[in-house]
Amino acid sequence: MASEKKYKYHYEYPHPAVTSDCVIFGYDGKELKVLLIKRDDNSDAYPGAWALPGGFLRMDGDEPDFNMLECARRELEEETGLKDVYIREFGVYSDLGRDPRERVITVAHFALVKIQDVKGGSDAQEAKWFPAREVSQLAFDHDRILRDALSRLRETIHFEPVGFELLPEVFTMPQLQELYEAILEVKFDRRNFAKKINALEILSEVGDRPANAGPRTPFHYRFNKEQYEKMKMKRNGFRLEF
Amino acid sequence: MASEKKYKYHYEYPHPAVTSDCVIFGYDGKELKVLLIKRDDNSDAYPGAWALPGGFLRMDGDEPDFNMLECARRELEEETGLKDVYIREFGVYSDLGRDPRERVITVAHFALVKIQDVKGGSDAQEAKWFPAREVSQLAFDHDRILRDALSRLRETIHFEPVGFELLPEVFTMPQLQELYEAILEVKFDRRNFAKKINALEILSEVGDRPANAGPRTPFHYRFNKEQYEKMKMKRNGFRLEF
DNA sequence: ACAAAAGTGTTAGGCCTACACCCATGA
DNA sequence: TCATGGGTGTAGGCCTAACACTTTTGT
Repeated sequence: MASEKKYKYHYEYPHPAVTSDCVIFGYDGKELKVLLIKRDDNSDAYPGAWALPGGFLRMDGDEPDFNMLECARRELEEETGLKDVYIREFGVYSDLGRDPRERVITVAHFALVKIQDVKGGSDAQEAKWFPAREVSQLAFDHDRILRDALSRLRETIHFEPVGFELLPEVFTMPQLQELYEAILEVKFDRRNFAKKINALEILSEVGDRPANAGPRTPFHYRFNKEQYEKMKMKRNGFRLEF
Repeated sequence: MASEKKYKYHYEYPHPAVTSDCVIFGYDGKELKVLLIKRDDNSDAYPGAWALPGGFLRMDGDEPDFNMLECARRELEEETGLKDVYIREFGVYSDLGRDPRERVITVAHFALVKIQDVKGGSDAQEAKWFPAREVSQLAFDHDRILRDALSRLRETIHFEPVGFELLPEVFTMPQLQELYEAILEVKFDRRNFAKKINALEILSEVGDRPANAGPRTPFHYRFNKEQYEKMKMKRNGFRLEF
């Protein structure tokens, strides 16, 4: 049969397909968002459903993916146009039958992006931001992957200064607090929160204080990475208790 | 060619081989140990080198692995004869070229076993316990996987009562302390350590107190799982600060 | 009886929480 | 000038770290 010719990769033992999927989080100032893509209406699996962006490990061609993280980064850039963003592997999803077509092992990553910077991907697929905690009915086992990502993000925030990845370069203390409250689903005392953050000594005050809207304009801050590294060294580690 | 017949699995796109590897930790009362296996002297890759036990995802046959964790459990049982032990995925290793023969994606797990319970595997391979922090020159990128596992174990101990997995059913407070010191590479004050552990209320005292060796015989304890679950619920979560 | 190992209690300081007041700005 | 939102300071309680004494047992 001529159609057999397309199966040109041969192995002695069965091999699964391997993908990197990305849970891309953003924050619009109100709630945590996740970027999803709509699957093709003619797909053999979950046609028309919303799904986490992801793609197969590229093994041949001019630029094979060096590892699963690079694969995820490539996917992320295709969807958002962004490079050099925070991204991290957090789990492997490999249950038999999770993809009806063939056995697929998925390495899940979560990424934190400044939502304002996202222009729109090079990919033709329809992509859209959804409230991260409200989506359901995603394709495959992506509901579970998303839940796990949210849970991992909540943990990570205690050990890495990841909040700033979701905010604009310059932000205010109330903004930061609202973000933390959105991620952790709790409310903080305004004064204690500021005290705790300031005690970390990882923010720089930004001089300009635009006088425009609101009763009183809050200070502007910027995350100071050098200072963070210095403090991390000094206290050997980073920890933020809530 | 007749030899082509052995490559009987065909795919439209290239697929990597996928394995689960296990970092199996044990504790002999003195130091943290890791179980390694010696590779075949005739292997095409790293012949005769010591390596982490691991195996390919089983996809065909009567009992395919349901997922990577089951694959790791199967491997673990083959090496140690043990079922129902603590095991957890902690990372994916996928760098191009990490296996010289073909592209291999490895899902790494770490397991905690009571070293006294390990009889010896059903596998014919030579297996041996090594001091976990001293081994090097392992096959593939297993040096790095082991380092990462040690680091993950250190983190995990703050959020899960994993120490007991490495000790005999019945143990003493000094034993527990020495284990924690071995894992975290620090020294604790005896009194504060006992106080902190007791405050968790997850141990049961065991009546028998054998009078044999040593100046004074310490109390015997047992990890009380029901009590742990109760306390975890009550305090929503488990945390052990050091 | 003495040395070694293990159980127990007390105190001081630091960190977190709760809470109140003052200030700046736009309406 | 008033309401709204934001910056700052202080007191109390809890938790943790530092530390000393007593008890048991084998020699």
